[in-house]
Amino acid sequence: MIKQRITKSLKNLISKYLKTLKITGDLCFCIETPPKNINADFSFNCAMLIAKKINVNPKIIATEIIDLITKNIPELIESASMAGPGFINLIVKNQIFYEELEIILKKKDKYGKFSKNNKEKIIIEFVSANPTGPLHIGHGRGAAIGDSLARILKYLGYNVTKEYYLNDFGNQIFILAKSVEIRYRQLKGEKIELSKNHYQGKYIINIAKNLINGCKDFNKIDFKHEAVKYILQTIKNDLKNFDVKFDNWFSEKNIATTKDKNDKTEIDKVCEYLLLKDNAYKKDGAMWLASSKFGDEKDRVLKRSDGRYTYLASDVAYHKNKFKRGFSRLINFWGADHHGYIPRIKACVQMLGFDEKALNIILYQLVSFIKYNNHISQSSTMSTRAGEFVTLKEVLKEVGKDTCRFFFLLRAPNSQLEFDLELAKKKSVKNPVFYVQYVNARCKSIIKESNNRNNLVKNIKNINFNLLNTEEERNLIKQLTTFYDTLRMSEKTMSPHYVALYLIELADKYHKFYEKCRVLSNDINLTSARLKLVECVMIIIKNGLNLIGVSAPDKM
RNA sequence: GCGCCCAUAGCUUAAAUGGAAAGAGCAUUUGACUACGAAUCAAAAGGCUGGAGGUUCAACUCCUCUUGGGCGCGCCA
Repeated sequence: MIKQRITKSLKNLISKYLKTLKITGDLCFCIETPPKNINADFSFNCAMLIAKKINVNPKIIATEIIDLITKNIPELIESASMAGPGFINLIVKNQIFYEELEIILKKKDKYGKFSKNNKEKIIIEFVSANPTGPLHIGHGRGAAIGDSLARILKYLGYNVTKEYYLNDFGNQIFILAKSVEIRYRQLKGEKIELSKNHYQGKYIINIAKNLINGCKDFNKIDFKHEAVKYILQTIKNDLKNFDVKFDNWFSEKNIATTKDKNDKTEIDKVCEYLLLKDNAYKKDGAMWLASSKFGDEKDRVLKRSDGRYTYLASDVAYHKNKFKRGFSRLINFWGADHHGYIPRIKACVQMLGFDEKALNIILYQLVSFIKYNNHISQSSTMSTRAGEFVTLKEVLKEVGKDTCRFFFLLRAPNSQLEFDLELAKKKSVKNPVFYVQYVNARCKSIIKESNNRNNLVKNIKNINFNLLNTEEERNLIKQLTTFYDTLRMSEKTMSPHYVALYLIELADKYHKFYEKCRVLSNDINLTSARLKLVECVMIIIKNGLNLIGVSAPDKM
């Protein structure tokens, strides 16, 4: 947390400086990491901002600030210099980095964990795939991103609940049940065909076979119940193999059918509330949500003229239920095909009396896959109804959980991605995830070897980190100390891909260190300092991998 | 037709409230294992950030237009 420390000192310094210039008001500046080709630890642009305010040459301001820095905080800053149009570049004292290593060693797997008790209750809803078919790789992407963000926010001290909203009610379940029933009757020898609207996937036949093997009397079979039960089980298995665990499974059927003592469901009640507040009205025999009042392009039906509620009605009740359970921040991961749905659900949140900002909807772009027909590749989108998709299960079987999760996390949610299964299989040989995991394996090897050598270093009491003064060591240490900043970055942007990218960079710094700086040598003091550094690397690598749900094996 | 998202090296892509010379990996070429694991390292090559304007001291980033892709526009979910 070096960045925080330096920012604090600089803000003090600058605010005093602003007073001497008689500038009032807050100057919003923050320190940044300079581009890689610049030789500096941090840089900041406040000289340019001040210069603009009082209309003087930024270079004059920069010179004065540099003077202040060198005079006032020499214990933090080794040197400060001006560059380009008025940037101030800082090189931090090595001692500050060494102190951070001590903290890593002390806090171990709690390094970077936010220590203060943060009471904000967050609910993250993700995957929520309809129980009408197996999970495909698109769901896998949502699962990897959502689960990883949940882990990161938890680490940063939030009270996080992971939830799967199960659409086990409504029209699609009816169609699913019908599809299974037709397959069942086909297997029994009846001449009957599926229509286009029915689910075409082979798994439907499996469900039907299962029912026949169960030897139930046809008239006693509840096809809805059996189909959902079977599919839900496969979904749960897939998620388990993907290391995704939900705290709660929230059933739509439950919210739609459970009645209170006045014979009303939560949906009934929320619709009544909306009517009362004039945010819903009746027209053409249906009930409408006045979502256009809050920015939606038109009003939407809540209750059809035949008396059945729409999916939207369930969703309003569901979101109200989330607030009712005490969550102050709602994070929803949705596939990008749902983007049109955002205005109406944001409208609902406001109608229910909450700040629209309390609901964060993160869209991830859909995954398409490359289809190989007679060696001609062709991009195709997934459709559960048509039975065209690549399942998460088969990808997991081919490339494994670690590679699969890492693959999804290398990209920002908003980037479109084409999944080439053939390539994924090949990539398993040379893959960034192994590059990162290899760091841990190498570290472990060194520790093991040092134990074999009578470990003289164990007798050294005072570790002298000053001996770690090569370029490779400094780069490695610096990278270790930005772990916390990376987590904050992920929090701010709600995107865990920064952690994956950070780990690759850390691995890069480590492998370079490994080549240049031999850890075990005759110099006992140097050896012990480097062994401690290796220990720090293992702590951070394991921490980081754990936050994105990837394992850190000792041997590969 | 209207709306949302995307376009960066041959491929997959990164880039912090606008900041310095746009970073990686794969593939290609060339070097390095008798010392802690070569799943590694060192080096070469590869870019008018789809195109055209504009705002700014400064644009991959913001605005307008345009081209090409993805998605959405139901009393479906």
